[in-house]
Amino acid sequence: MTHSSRHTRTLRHSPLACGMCTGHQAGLCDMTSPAAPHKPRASQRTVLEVPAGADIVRQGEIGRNSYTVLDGWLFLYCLLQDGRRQILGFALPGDRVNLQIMPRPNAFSIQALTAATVCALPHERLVEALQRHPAAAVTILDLVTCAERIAYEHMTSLGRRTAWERTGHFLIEVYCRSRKTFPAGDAHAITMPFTQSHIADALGLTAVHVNRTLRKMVAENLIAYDHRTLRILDPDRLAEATGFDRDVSLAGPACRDGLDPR
Amino acid sequence: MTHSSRHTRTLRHSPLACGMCTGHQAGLCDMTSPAAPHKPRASQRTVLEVPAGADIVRQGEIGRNSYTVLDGWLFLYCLLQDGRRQILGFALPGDRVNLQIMPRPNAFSIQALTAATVCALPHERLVEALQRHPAAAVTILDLVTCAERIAYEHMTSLGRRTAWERTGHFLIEVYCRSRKTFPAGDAHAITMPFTQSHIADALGLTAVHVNRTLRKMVAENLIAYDHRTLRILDPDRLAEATGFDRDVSLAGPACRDGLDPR
DNA sequence: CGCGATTTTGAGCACCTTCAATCCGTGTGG
DNA sequence: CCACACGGATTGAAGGTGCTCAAAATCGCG
Repeated sequence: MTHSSRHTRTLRHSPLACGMCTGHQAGLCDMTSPAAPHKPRASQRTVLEVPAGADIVRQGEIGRNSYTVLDGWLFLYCLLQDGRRQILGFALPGDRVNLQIMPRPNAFSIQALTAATVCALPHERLVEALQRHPAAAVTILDLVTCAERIAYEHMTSLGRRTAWERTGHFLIEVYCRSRKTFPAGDAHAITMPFTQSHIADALGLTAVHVNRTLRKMVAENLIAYDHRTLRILDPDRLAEATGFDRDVSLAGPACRDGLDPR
Repeated sequence: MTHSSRHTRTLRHSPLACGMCTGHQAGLCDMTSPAAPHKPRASQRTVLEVPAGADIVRQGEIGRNSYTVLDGWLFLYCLLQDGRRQILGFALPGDRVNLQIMPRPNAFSIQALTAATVCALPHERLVEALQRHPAAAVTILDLVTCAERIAYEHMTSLGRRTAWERTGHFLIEVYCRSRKTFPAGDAHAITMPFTQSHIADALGLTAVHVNRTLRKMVAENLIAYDHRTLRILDPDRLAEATGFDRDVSLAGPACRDGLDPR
């Protein structure tokens, strides 16, 4: 099921200093602008093209890179001995995953949900950047801190929300983040890259029950969901009923494109 | 139930440079040594003495400080509109919480589980330290990154482990972290600061069911649990059965005391 | 001793799971 | 073009894990 082929290539571009956006750290960035895939402008990049279903990072192995998503969707997941899977989060173009400093055994795997293009940054390079450009530290720390906040929000869903609430909460989050990164397309619909099994593993449910819940929400005229096309019919009511807090779940880092993907 | 009185005092000590342990960033620290409460040695500190049950940080308010625990236990939690509570994690002496850069509305509250002493560090000071001492950035990023790993592990528990597994997993984690920070005392027992309601809110269960599960584990001769005194009788079997991974759940930052609490 | 908080135990119920069958859309080979 | 296979979605029926409600026992503490 998980074919792990990987295509790697290394590109050279014009030599360029680290493009930290030193003027933006204090939250001055326009957060409404979509974090579209960056134009490559680094001195040397390792770009990976990953087919859907392939693992980029594997649980248990020693991680040595962080990755910037240039195109496609990724998801982070944790596997138990007996195959139970928990999806921990997902990443879209512009997002960074596995921002680590020390090489450690990975606590989770990262898989391409769709065909994806990512850009690898070895930990040493990150450390170097941190040492040389103090402003970068602020940007990166904010990045990780936001990831932590979202993880906490997901914990709250898993521990204390009903299946219905969890599902609605998840849909709004996916919907908003997707529309933010892909502003083109149908004004009020997105195509979900997730199967219902993915949703189930993200929400701590079974695929069967996710399906029933989805159907229920359709029957309640809260959403339209057909062939993985999602439309949120009553965003306000849904957000209210699921306890969705835009300030927590959508608070991207203040300056997402402040760090050159390199 | 939550009395929120707070005692604050500001202390002056000998003026001192920031005591980052610049020699230790690369994981050279002896992680087996307990992270005992630090001796105060900073130029100016805001120390708070917090009674048990008081909130140090309140969800929704704008956070402006991070805190180092000097004494006692804290826990982070998130409250839903209708009062449902999810406990997101806990902190012991030596731990740092709310390591943020930007002032944002807090996504969670922090409460003193026992009477506690903490040391506040305003975000601006943290930013300053980052700018002035690049080595600190590495230390701090590692700190946050480890917190994220633990959050992910908890997500996996909440989403994909049974009540029995979750409970065992939690007990081992508390047990190990407690013994690491308080090496004195009975060789093989700890006193839990948590009520069974706390445990329930951490594990996404009800207190009633936590009780039944605890009793079951006692009946199975895996643990002894009486009057909040916990003894783990068969650590290997328990760790195996609950999927506890010491490398993930106990991987403290490489250099926890690398940062002066200030 | 008496009160409130916590723990413990029982009985019944519900949300979600498991197992299973069917349907549908897409791609593949004859 | 059709047959077939395959992954995913959908629906039904039955069962179990964990919840709710409730009461009693125990602990901590003034």
